[in-house]
Amino acid sequence: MSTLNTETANKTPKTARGERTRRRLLDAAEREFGAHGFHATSIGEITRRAKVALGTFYVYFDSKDEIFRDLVAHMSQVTRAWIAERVAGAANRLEVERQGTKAFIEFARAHTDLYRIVMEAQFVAPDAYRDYYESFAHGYQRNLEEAAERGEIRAGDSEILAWSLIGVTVFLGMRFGVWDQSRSADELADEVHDLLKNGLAAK
Amino acid sequence: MSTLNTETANKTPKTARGERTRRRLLDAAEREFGAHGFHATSIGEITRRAKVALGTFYVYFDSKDEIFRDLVAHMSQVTRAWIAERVAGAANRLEVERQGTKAFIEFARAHTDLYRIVMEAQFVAPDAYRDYYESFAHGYQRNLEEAAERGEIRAGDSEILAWSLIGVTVFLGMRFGVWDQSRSADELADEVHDLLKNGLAAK
Amino acid sequence: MSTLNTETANKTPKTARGERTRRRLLDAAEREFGAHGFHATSIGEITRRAKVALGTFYVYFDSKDEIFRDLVAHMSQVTRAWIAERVAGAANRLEVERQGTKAFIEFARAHTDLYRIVMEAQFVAPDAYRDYYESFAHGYQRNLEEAAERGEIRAGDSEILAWSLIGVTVFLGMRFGVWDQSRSADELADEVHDLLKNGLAAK
Amino acid sequence: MSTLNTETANKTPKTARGERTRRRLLDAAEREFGAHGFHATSIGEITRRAKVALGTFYVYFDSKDEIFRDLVAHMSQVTRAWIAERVAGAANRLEVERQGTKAFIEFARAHTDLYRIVMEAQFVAPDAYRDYYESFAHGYQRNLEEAAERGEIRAGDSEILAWSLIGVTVFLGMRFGVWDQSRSADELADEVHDLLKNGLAAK
DNA sequence: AATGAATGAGGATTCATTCAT
DNA sequence: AATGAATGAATCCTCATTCAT
Repeated sequence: MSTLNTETANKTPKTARGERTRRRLLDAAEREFGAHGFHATSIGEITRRAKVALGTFYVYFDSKDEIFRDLVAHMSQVTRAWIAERVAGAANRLEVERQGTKAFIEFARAHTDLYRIVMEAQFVAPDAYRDYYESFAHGYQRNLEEAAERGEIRAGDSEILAWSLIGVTVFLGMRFGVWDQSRSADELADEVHDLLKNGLAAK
Repeated sequence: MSTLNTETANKTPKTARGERTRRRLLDAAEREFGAHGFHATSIGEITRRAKVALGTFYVYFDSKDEIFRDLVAHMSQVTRAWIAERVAGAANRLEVERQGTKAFIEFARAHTDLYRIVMEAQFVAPDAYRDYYESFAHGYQRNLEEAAERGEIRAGDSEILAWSLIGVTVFLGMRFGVWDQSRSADELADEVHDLLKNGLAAK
Repeated sequence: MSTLNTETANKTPKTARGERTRRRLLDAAEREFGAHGFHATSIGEITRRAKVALGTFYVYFDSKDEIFRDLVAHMSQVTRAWIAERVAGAANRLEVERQGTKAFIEFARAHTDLYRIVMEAQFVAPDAYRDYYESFAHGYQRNLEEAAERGEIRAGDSEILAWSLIGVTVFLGMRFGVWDQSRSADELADEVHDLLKNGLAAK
Repeated sequence: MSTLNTETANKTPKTARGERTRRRLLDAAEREFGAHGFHATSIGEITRRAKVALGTFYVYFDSKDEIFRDLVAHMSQVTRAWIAERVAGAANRLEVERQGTKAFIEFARAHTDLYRIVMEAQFVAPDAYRDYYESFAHGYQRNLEEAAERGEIRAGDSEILAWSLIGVTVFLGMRFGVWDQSRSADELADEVHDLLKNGLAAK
């Protein structure tokens, strides 16, 4: 009967105070979701940590799902920025890979929370998860193609390669970034670099 | 908190009928968890699909968690068996990798449910998840070391390599096995084989 | 993905004990809804009065709405039965009207709760409300037509007449049955009888 | 509990702008209450439709209940005026009834919202509802008595008659004004007129 | 006069688990 | 072995209302 109003529920803060509150909720949610996971975290825990009343949550977010998605989307930017910054200035593609791997491991270590959230997105917000990795993969793929054109790497199926390399990074990030830190980021990055440089075959 | 089998709570079926019921519950759980995920699946849905009464569930399992763990453990065997079977008779390590990759992709396609369950174990039963991948990784690592000794592949940090290669396989399985099937398993396996054989560097 | 199971949630009691519990809930709901109205009644109040746990409610009903609808439907039968019983044996249509009016007033007095519930159905379950009155009206209409054929009353637009007479009864029931009881049921029935017998025109 | 206007809480607008805002709120409330009912309407929806901020509501009304009551009271005047205007000049009481019925049906059709609000008042503001109908009935009753004295209609229990006739009108308004419009207002008014003129008995 | 941020009590519903039969 | 009734803690979300600006 009245689905016309698209902007019916505008939850965007209109004042600086509101902006601050919203950010506090986002921060609290990141910590709680990161520490206990989506399902074990209640809205009450988030608002308690954010030091606002329960109802305040719903002033800024439609649902528990929504804040989670916001977090995932936000994470996408943060991860990218972190890596881009640390990869800038690499001499060639293989160097980019080395430094990118290192940066990612470091990121996983510095932001265990975010890491967990992205992983869990797979089950909480599958579409957001796919978006996250697909946009990541697209960029990766294009970079590989350009590097091949520049002659820095050999040609190959860039799509498959991109997903393979993402897999490498994510698993190393999980195993040696989040689970334990028995290996240095450099060590890991060097090994990956070797793999890409020489393959695995006996020479 | 206590996973010890106390003598009072022996839930192992004692009759063939009981055995059958237990299996039906396991099957139903696999389908439901696989389709809707752990949290979105209720015991009631499992028993309904298994066509037994609600209370019957607790005749065979202590908790929702337990059946999930059983499933993950079960999966471990199934996956291994599937791959081992398809890898047997490969001429050398690189061939093993090629065929293993292919087998894994095929497995992911044939058992989307199981695949999801393992992924979700990360959040539902983190220890079971670690066990799953670590025992996987250990075997992998040993195989790589042996292959290196046999001179089939170059030497390297086998632990890091093992996790890297698992990452490749898992991500390809997710992307091209579960999400969509735009690529043939052979195509994927060949590309991975190329990567391991030649690396990525321009020759 | 699975909307096939129509009977997915079968809430029908399967034992005598269950049957008894369900009835207790229905009774409690009738009293609470009748006394405080739909919105002012919480499920907790219903279960408290029924002396069962909160969750038990959902063993037998899908929602607060559903039990309300069940009540309305149930009421339809009860009202009919009450009136039919008291109208049986009336000599002709005008007598039926007299005794029906009387019976209805008495019903309203004896079952203030039910009366309220039907009224409120208009807002809580509009479709159930329409069903209630429409099936009532259909029967009424047919009766009028038959009476006309038998020559007991004059011909007229039976649909309009049926709704008019229902209106008379309902309003008298509200005003002199529920609000106060300053008039005897006989008095009211006689006045209605006069109206139908003679109209309102000066002779 | 206290409906007295205390000097501290005077919510009457003091400026033309204020007057306009108040009216906008009233209009919005009428529409929302009419469309979704009292309980399903939130203050936020009212203010959104009125295009004012949430807090503004409480500048003009003490509570959700209050605006509803205001609406009911307002309705009382509107309905009366509507009918009075259309009944003026009727030759005698039976003609008044005919034209009054017609006017009421037309009113119900033209103001479906208002109609619903009055009905719902029964549950939201029972006293306002009683007031509404009782003052209506009083006037009606007096008119009937005067008509009887003038010899336009036969004598009878004017109170019972008044409520009966209100019942007729309200139900016809609901059935043929609000639910559907399968009958013309004239048709309905004529049938009622016949009933009052001749009764229902076979001649 | 008007705004919109903040509150927190309140209520419906879910669901893993227990237990008597 | 199997059943299904019963439990009640847990949690999400709504919304009337208040208040500082």
